[in-house]
This record gives sequence, structure tokens and C-alpha cells, in this order.
Amino acid sequence: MMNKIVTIKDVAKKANVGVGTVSRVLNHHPSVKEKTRLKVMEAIQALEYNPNAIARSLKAKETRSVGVMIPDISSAFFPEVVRGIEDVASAYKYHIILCNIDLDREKEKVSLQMLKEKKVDGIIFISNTVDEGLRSGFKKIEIPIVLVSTRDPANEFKSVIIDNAMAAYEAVDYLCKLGHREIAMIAGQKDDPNAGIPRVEGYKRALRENHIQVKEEWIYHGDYRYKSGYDIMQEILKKEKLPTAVFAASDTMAVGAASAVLHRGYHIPGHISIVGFDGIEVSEYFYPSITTIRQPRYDMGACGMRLLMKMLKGENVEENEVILKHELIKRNSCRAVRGD
Amino acid sequence: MMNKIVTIKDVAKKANVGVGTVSRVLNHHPSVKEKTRLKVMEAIQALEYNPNAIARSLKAKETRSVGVMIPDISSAFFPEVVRGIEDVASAYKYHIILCNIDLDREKEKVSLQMLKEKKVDGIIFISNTVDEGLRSGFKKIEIPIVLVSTRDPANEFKSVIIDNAMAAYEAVDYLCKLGHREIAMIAGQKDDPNAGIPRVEGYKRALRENHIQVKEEWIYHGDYRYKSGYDIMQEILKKEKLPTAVFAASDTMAVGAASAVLHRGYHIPGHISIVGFDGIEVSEYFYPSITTIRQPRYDMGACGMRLLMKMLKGENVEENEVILKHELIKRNSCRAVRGD
DNA sequence: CTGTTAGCGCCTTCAC
DNA sequence: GTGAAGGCGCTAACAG
Repeated sequence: MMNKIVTIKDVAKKANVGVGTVSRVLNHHPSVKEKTRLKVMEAIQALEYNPNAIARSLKAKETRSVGVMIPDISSAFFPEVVRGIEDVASAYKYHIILCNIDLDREKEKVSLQMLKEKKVDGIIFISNTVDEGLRSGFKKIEIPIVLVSTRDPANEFKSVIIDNAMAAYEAVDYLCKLGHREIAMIAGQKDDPNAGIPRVEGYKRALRENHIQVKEEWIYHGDYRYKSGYDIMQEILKKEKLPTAVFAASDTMAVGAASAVLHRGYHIPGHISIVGFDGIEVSEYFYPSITTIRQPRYDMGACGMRLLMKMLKGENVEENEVILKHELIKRNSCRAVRGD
Repeated sequence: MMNKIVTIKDVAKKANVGVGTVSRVLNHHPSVKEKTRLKVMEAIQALEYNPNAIARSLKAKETRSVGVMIPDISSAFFPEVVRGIEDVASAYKYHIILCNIDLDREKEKVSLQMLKEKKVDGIIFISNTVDEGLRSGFKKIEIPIVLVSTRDPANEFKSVIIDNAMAAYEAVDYLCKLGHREIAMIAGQKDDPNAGIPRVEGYKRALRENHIQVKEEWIYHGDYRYKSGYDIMQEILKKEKLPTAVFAASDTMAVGAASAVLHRGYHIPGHISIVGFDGIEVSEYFYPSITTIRQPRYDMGACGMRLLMKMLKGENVEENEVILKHELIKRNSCRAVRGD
């Protein structure tokens, strides 16, 4: 049920003016005599009138709402991104409609259809890869769309992202400069064009540039979650030759790996150094705190939303891909090793 | 900008029927001949028509949307609650409008006004205390409202919550039964009727029932955040006489406290045992994993939303306060101490 | 400056 | 069974 119905008409009657005048007052139209404006305002107060955004939307053909499609709000990486989006949105008097997609193409479709019917003005799509089906779905809906923390291989949509390869490079280079030469990697999925492949690339390049041979068998693939980090680390710890450092493609895996190390009775960073990726809170709260690459999650959301707002206002947006700066945060999970 | 405009009228024309008939088909009205139904469906397909939820809402006086007012989506406790809400909402074809309130009464007002104008059908209000201003705001808006993880002292609104006093009691009783007699508490704010006061009460009752004297100076007050846990623990560690166990009113503070203990060179649980509260992920991922009280966050959200749905459908809801079950999760941060 | 009117897209009587 | 018409609350164009 919607609210009690005090309409613009009631206000008009009460103030002895036409509905047009009330509308003008509401929209701060300049051409209203101060005196009548006051009369109208009074009536509005008296009747406790508030405008009906639905009716307004119907007329204006804009809803001041944007859809936010996200894998899972309860996954540690995203809440901060959403917060960034929401802050910018509410500054512009927009609201967001959250859709949890769970990396499920079917849910994606359903949500997209829903957003279409709810007539959102734009969409922010987070983290999942953009495949052919999605791309055509996006094109059909004919509203501005911004990708955050993912990119469109075909480059048809604007995106906000960090330079994953570069970030991974810096993380691993840091370990190399610390003297580590035996560095394993707990990577993401092999076929993830987003957080998977580029981070492995960065890892390899850092090794090469530091004249360390890349050993493919030291690259393990997890799913960014705690358990996979833990399990893979257990695996690593069984080997004859242990690495002196491990680079994980997510903080959650890094923490899983760290727990496995500690559980086994080794010391961090005494025996093994660890670097994570993302900069979520757990990397800071873990003991020892984990060195990591910080992704500017809040800014990614905020920047994506600002971009979308520009597009909604019809402003020209030149850049097709916004690369935000990441940051290597040095904490207590890494030590320098002596060369011998 | 809203979508391209293919309206019910276009469909009607294309199918050679009246708009009424199209509407009936859309709403699965029984009294439509199969043959015309097919004709209409065809036209819908051909034109790629999709209904305009805005227009529908205007007519129907319901938007199928609910407002969710939350302190801060980027705070660890809430995302899972929101996920629960969203899952139930989308099952009913509702969507949610997220508002971050930051425990700021002014933002609260602004958001409430916004939700009013957007004509949400109901509101879920999370975690903040319900004061007089808010209560009157809620009453004016005249739509169903459900409180989650908080309650209304005046009992005018339905709520979904756990038994905080009981949960705290169980946590501390567990420590007592393990043989601890020197148990400090890192509590929440003194005046928080929600997660503050009841948890202290539970702590005290557990001590009393285990014939342990309550020492007020062993009750410290933090703000549920990491730093306050860390700082307070440092304070505690400076004392002559150390407690053998610490009960924190949030996992985040528990982890902060644990870090301080480890940083100081003590062992957990060897020297000091720790119990947290909430059951957020960090309590599980920390090393050693932290014993805690799990709040069923997802269910709290889902249950709150189901309650709201019932109210929206006009069903009678007898219970005024739903108490969900918490759970003591025993992990590796507590040890038994020998009586002497 | 301000009142009146015609829709925005949809649903719902009310006749036929 | 189905078409036509009225109206949900609002804005914008057109007169005055």
C-alpha cells in the first residue's frame, strides 16, 4: 500500500491556486510570485504533503535509480564498493537497487529483466566477466552501463578497474627485492581474465625481471576463498623444498595460507613470508598483519557511479577505461632474507 | 532516460485488440480466449515489449519496493543481514532500496523522507536504537516497519533479534565452566540498550551464578571496533593481576584484543582465553580461531523480511518480537584452567 | 505571473 | 470475451 493520498490537487485547492502553480513551486520555478509561493508552501505544510516520486518518474521518464549488479554483497570485497556507489548516488538524489548475482548467468538475466521493468536509469555491473550474452543484454536495454572491477573484452562499455598485472608485479617484485627467490603463488582461476590471468602475469614478469626462473609447478589455482588458500598451503608445506615466500591473489586466500603455516608450527614471517591482494580488513586484523595490495574499493564504487552520473546527464565521457591507483601496503608478514 | 517506449497501446494495435485485452493477458486474467491470448503474446514478442513497473505502481499504489535502513553496509556485521533480506525480497519480486545511516539522526531523517517520496511499501530498520523522533517519523509514514537487530522500547514495532543477555551469559558461563575465575569484559557503549547493556548483564549473571565476584573495574567499554579492542587489551595487560580470560562484546574487538595479547608475546589460549560475539568471518579466520557467539545474521534479515511481507499482504502477525537462536561456537581461543 | 489541459503507461469498470 | 473510457499524481505547453 502506498501512502495516504495528499496530492498536488489538494494542495492547489487549499491554497486557492492551480495545480500548475503548485508544481512550479515544488520545482523551484523562478516565475512564481513570492506571495503565492508562500501561500502554497503553507498549504503544503498544513497538509503534510509530499510529492509522489512515482508519478513524477512516469512523467519525466527517469526514475533516479540505478541498478547495481554484484556477485554477493556478503562477500568481503564488495560492501565497501557498494558504499562508494551509494554515497555518490545519494548525493545526486539517486537510489540504488541491489542485485546479488552469485556469478550465475541465469540470475543475471532475471535481474536484468527486473531492472528493465523498474526502469532504472543506469546500471553498475561489478566483478563478473562480460560474456556475449550479457553484452547483448546490456545493449538491448539501451541505458548507460558502467563496469566496476571488471572490463569488457570488446571494449563497448566504460569500466573502472585497477591495473591487476602491475599490482601483482609490484607485490612480487617487493618480495624479490627483499631477497626472496623461492616464491610460490596461490592464484585465482586459470580462466579468469580479470583477477586470475593478469595477476599471474605480473607474478611472472616480476620473477623474470629479477632473474628468477618461473616454475609453473609453483603456481597453484584457488578460488579466492579461505579454504582454498588453506588447502593449497598445506599442499605446499608437504613439498621437499619450501618456498620462502607466497603471494596469494586474494587476502582471504592469504589468510587461509597463513593459518596453515602457523598451524604447521612455522613462523610468519620467520619461516615464510606472505603477501595478499585486495586490502580487505582481515589482512590488517590478522596476526601478524598481512602485507597486501590495496584496491581502492570505495573509490572504485564512487568513481564508477560518478562516471555513470556523467553519462546520465548526457555529458561526454572521453575515457573508456579508468585505471585507479592501487597501493602496496607493507605490514608484518614479510621479512628480508639474506642472500647466500 | 527511461527505455524506448513500446507501450501496451502499441501491442494492442499490432495484435488488433484493445489495450484492456493486452492488460488482461499480462496479468493472467482468466477470461481471455486462448486464441487472442496467443495473438497478443506474439505481438509482445515481436515488439520486445516489457511492462513499465512505474506506470503500474502509480495505478496500483504499490511499488514492490522496501527501504532498508542500515548503519553502514561496509561494516562486517551487516552485509549478510542484507543478503538475507534481499533473497527473500527478490523471491517475492520486491526490490530493496539501501540507505546507509551511519547512526546519524539527520541522515536518518533525510533517508526516511526519501523513502516516503519513493513510496516504498515497507521499511526494515537495522541496528540503531529507536528514539522518540524516529518513532514519530515511522508512525507518520504509515507503512509496515520491521526492526532487525534492535528493538523498540515502546514496543510499537515488530522486531527480530537474539537474546543478547542470554547469549552473553552462555559465553561467560562457558568460560567459568572451563575453570576461569578472572574474566574481564570488553563491552560496548554503556548506554547502548541493544548490544551494550544486555551483554554486560549476561556477563554479570554468569559470574554470580558461578559464585564469582563481579568487579566493575574489569568491565571496559569500547565501540565494537578493532582499535578499541586492541587499546583496551593493552590497558588490561598493564595491570598487576591479569585476567585468565576476556569476553568481548564483538568479534572485531575480540580480534583486536587477541592481537594485543599476541603482540605482547603472550599465547592464546595458553595465557589468556578469548571469547567474541557475532560470529563474523574474521573470528574464524584469525589464528587461533576465536570462540564466539554466532548471531544468525542471514536469518535475521530473511526473517525480518518475511515478517514484513506478511504485513504487506495484510496477514495477521501475532508475535511482536521474534527471538532467533544464537549459538556458542567453540574454537581454539579458550583453554580449561586447573582449579587450585 | 498563473489557471487549464493534455498526456506519461497502465489497470479497471462498464457497456456491448 | 473484449473494446472504450476514466483516472492514478504529476509536469509542461498553451493561453490568458
